[in-house]
Amino acid sequence: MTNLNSIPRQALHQEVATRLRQRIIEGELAPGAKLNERELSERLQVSRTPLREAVKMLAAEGLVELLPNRGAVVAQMSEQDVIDTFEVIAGLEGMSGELAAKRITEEELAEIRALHFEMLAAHSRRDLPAYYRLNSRIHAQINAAARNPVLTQTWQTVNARLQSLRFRSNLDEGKWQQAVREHDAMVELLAARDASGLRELLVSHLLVKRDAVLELLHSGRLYETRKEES
Amino acid sequence: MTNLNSIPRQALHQEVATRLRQRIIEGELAPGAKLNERELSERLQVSRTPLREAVKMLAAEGLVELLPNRGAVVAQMSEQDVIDTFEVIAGLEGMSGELAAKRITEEELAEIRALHFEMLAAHSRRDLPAYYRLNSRIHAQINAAARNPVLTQTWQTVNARLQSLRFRSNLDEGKWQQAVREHDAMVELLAARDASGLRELLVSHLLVKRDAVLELLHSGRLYETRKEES
DNA sequence: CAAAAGTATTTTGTATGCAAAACTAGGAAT
DNA sequence: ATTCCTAGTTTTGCATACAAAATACTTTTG
Repeated sequence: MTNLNSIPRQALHQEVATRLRQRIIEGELAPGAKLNERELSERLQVSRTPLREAVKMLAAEGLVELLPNRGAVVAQMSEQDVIDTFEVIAGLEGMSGELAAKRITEEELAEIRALHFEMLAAHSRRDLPAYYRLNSRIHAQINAAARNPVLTQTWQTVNARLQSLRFRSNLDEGKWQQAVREHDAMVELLAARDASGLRELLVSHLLVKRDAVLELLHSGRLYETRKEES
Repeated sequence: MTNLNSIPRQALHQEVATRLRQRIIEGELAPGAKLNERELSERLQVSRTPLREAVKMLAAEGLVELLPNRGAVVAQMSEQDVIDTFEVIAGLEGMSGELAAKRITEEELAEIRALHFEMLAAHSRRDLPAYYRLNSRIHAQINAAARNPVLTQTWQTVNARLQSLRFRSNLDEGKWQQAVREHDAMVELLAARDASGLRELLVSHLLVKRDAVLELLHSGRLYETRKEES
């Protein structure tokens, strides 16, 4: 008889990895922050062993950097890193769009349309957090419609590295309106099953987003962006 | 003065990860094979701790699968997984080609041309191992010419999952000649800096490769490809 | 006082120990 | 014989212990 009482919680190292990932993505653990093992293991109430295993996983995902004999720090992206990462994301989203246009069902399209309208509502209210949330969900749905779990996993991994930047980024009214117009076009291209059109739109859409983030990095000085030399 | 970090060997978990990755990629550790901690730690002369850390990294890379309370096994790909993975690789190589066509220098082009001729020599001699080696190097060089380390890293990670299949795959003369012709065209498109042309060629080139591997999977029955149910 | 040197403390990296879960195998009951 | 149970063994997962490296601190010396 299998136990029904306790929810078979997943392994501790997975749990810890999930929580750390969350905190990095949300920016609570800022880029460059040192991951002190003793401190974190006390905070999370686990021993150092599963904690270290989790950190190694995050390192493989590119979210933290391992410094030999000096522990781990939250990965810090140089401006060039941001440019490169957006370039890859743009390509991956382009792929998603191209495949989604070929494979999307009417139900999925209807759901994306619905999310799109909700997003328009958020824009109308100038509710940036809601807008971002819906925006993320739309992109995730397009990705899902591509029906390629490997693509989804790859996209999520690369995306995670940028999330903390995106969460903080701001939009001037002009950029915001452009983004909304591009989203309009996305829905139309999806409905028309225009694979290459959607691919191109998504690529340029992401490059616009990249420029917005870069602008923020330049002016806002969110945090240090220099990587230490090898 | 920074140390030339040559002799001070890298951390054990990195070392172990490298060696296990190697053995998985080369097929020495076959898909589905169980990674017994005691056995491996004895074989590699390390304790279980760094071994487990290495395994967690490989899991994050998608090379091994973690089974809760039952250890880790070398990742096994279903036929659908192979299809999906090749689809992603095709997109990533397409990206590489597109960017490489825009950014490649004459020196890099000359090197690729040289490798291409060496590959023609290997084809002429029907030396399949040498052909594959050179083929890999050409694709890696194109990727490098794209000048995007994030793209390179992503590509390598996804590629690693397929390497063991590719190493074993065979080519009938027709497919081989087609591949060689496509490689000819690649060099020409690179020389002409035809970004979108090269992208499209690389995508279709990879899809041909995919079909070759799938054929092998069907007929050859290399090893079991079914994933166990959850 | 500043720089250097030496010492103490912290932190990381690896090994080992221990408990719980998963296998194995040998019967007992049907 | 097949299924079920149970005791013994193995294996995994986590915690802890110990050694080496790095950092912080103090003292010494110019």
